Order: sequence, then C-alpha cells, then structure tokens
Amino acid sequence: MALRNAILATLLEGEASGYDLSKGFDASVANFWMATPQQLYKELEALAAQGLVTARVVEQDRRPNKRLFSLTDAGREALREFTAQPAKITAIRDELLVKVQAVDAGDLDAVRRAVADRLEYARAKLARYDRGRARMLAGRTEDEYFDQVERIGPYLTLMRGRSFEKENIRWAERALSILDKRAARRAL
Amino acid sequence: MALRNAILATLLEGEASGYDLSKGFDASVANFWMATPQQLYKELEALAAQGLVTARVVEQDRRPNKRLFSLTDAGREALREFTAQPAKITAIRDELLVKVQAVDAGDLDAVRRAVADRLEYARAKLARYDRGRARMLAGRTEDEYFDQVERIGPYLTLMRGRSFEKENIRWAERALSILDKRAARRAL
DNA sequence: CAGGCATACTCAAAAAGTTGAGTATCAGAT
DNA sequence: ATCTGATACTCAACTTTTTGAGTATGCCTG
Repeated sequence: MALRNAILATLLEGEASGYDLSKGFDASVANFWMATPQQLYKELEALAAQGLVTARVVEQDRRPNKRLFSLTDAGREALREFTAQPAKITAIRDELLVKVQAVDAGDLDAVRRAVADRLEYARAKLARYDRGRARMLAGRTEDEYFDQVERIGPYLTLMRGRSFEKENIRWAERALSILDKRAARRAL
Repeated sequence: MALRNAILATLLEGEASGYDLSKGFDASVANFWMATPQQLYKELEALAAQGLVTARVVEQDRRPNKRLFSLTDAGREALREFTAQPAKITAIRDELLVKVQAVDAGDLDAVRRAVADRLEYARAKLARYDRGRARMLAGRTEDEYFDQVERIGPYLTLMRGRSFEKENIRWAERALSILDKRAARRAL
C-alpha cells in the first residue's frame, strides 16, 4: 500500500517504465522507498488495473519495447488523499546496526569491514546526492530555487537522503576508530 | 531472519521477556530493528524451539507470570556467525518522505502537520537518547567510557539512533520553514 | 466503584516484501 | 567470435511483517 503511493509520487516527475523506476529513475523512488524490480512491475500492473496509472507502449529499435506509465486523474486524487492522512512513524531496521550491537560477542573484524563497506557506500551515495542537488539548483541558491520552481517535494526528499548519508559517514568514521581501538586492546 | 538476530543481540544485555522487548527494553531492540509485539513473541517461540534461547517462567504476584528468555551457547554462536556475514544495505522506507515528495500535488497543510508531528516525535526521542547516553557515560567522557566498559556495541548503536533523530530535527525544521513560505505564496 | 491503563500474553488472516530462476535483444569489449 | 553487461521484463515460491481481535489480572484515579 505504501509502495503504491511511492510510485504515484515518483510519477509526478513524469512518465516512467518499470525499468526506469527499478534503476533509481533519477534517484527518485529509491530516496524514500526502496523496492525490488519485481515488486515495482507487480505494483505498476496493479495500479494500471485500478486506473491510477495508464501505460503506453513505446516501440524502440535496438532495444526491447517498453511500457511507460503515467498518472491518471484518479491516480493524482489517490495521491492527494494519501498525503492528507497522518504518516506513521518510520521503522528503523538496519542490519548493520544489529551487527554493531552484537560486536562484543561477534566477529570484530567482520563487523569492522561491514562498517567500512557502509562508509564507502555512503560516500558514493552522498556524491550522487550532491550531483543531483547541483543539477536541481543549477547555480542558484536554495532560496532562489524555492522561489522559482513549481515543485519543492523532490528537493526536500533529496535533502533528507543527503543528510542521512552524511550522518552515516560521520557515524561510520567514529565507529571505525572506536572499533580499531578495541581491536588493538584485544590484541594485547 | 533479521529480527531473529536483533533479538539475540538484544539478549546480550541480559534476559528479557517478550513484553520487555516489545516495550523498548531500555530502548534496545527498537534502536535498530522495530517490530510489533506479536512478531517478537512468535520469534522468541521459534528461537526457543531451535535452542538458541531458553525460557524460564517467573511467577509474580499481583501481575501475570512472565517468561524470561536468555541466550544459550548455540544462540551466542548463531549471533557470532551472523556478525561474520556482510550486511546488506538498508532499505530506506519512510512514509513521511513519500508524502513530502508528493506535497506539490497533495494537501500542503496535512503534509506540514505530518512534518511537525515528526519533529515533535524526534525531539522526544532525542531526549530519551540523551538520557540513555548520560546513564551509560555516568559522568565519564566517551574515551574514558570506551576504556572502561566491556561492551561498545550498545553505545555505538545508541549514537547512530541519536544522530538520526538529530538530523530528523534539523531537516524537519528547515522543511517546515520552506513549506510555510510555500503556503504563504499559495495564499496570494 | 467504574473506567482506563499497565502487565503479559495468544491466535490467525492478509498484505507486503524477498529470493531465485527465467526470457530475449543488442552493444561493446576481449 | 564469444562473452559480459545493459535494457526490459515475467512468474512463482517463500518469508516477513502488518493488522485485528482476543484473554486475564491488578493498580490507580476520579
């Protein structure tokens, strides 16, 4: 039910195929609701069956045909209704944190590596967010941007994703240094 | 499968009942893997059946008996194996962000309210994190703390939760001011 | 002395999400 | 000339999570 709304929200940016959505689609859906391709295709099918989106087939040469989905008026209305409802709180669920919680009874090196992997991932993602941000701002300040554009939603969600990754980086750096000290102490 | 490990990791802090876990249990499980009480009871049952935890019934007067679960050696070993595996990346799934993404075609006031609610929630949660942190540090600096205690996992996960809520606060404050400007502009 | 909240659970259906295995075509690299 | 990787999907089994409805006792407040 929530993926449904994430897809509708993303289609506000324009028509997209299942494949587009499954590859970040300009980093859109993935910023607030990650899903596997299978889920996206299935949900798009369901949305089309309910008349919330329409599909048109685009024939391409040199690559498979694709179905581009776009919002219908009913879809827009469904999205509006969704925004009018209160949001439930986010469930934090992070496998890395489970491992970190268990580090004292676990494999210190492996956890260290997992944190380092996350750090690297977060840095790459932050760079992508920064590129997306630069593209949106196009040389303007934030205030100028907000004054000039129609849609503020995509920028706000981008900023949340960006600060999330920034925090991941700060935390992971600190955690690594603490884990390293602990490893040194164990080695004695 | 991941909830399983979250429970095992939490039980490192000592025995707990399903009810304890379902009420934050010193904010433990909830910091990295939120679950409903039903899920926790079911998972504890499954863990007991697999011999990863053992239950002992504690008879209480003036309140219902409870079953306290603690880790077995097999459970400890399962947890260790889990920490040795690489962690998969976290799926970001936040209903509030879906609403914010859709705000331009949605109900601006309702979204504003949803962001304000999140801000309030994040502030309350930050205060709880700060209390937990003060309790753990007990007047020591972080470095002193790390030198003195056996377990660093719980502090590290607490810090991640804390910085997550801090970022929620910063973002929500900024988002509110932008949404307000937008509302003023619409009102013209 | 009634009503609500806290403790402490259980059962089960339905919805949502994950995992694994395919299909088919074309571009570019080895 | 073959192999990898990108595009663009589909089907199905399985696991996980959510939602809703209960049970039972005792404490505290108005």
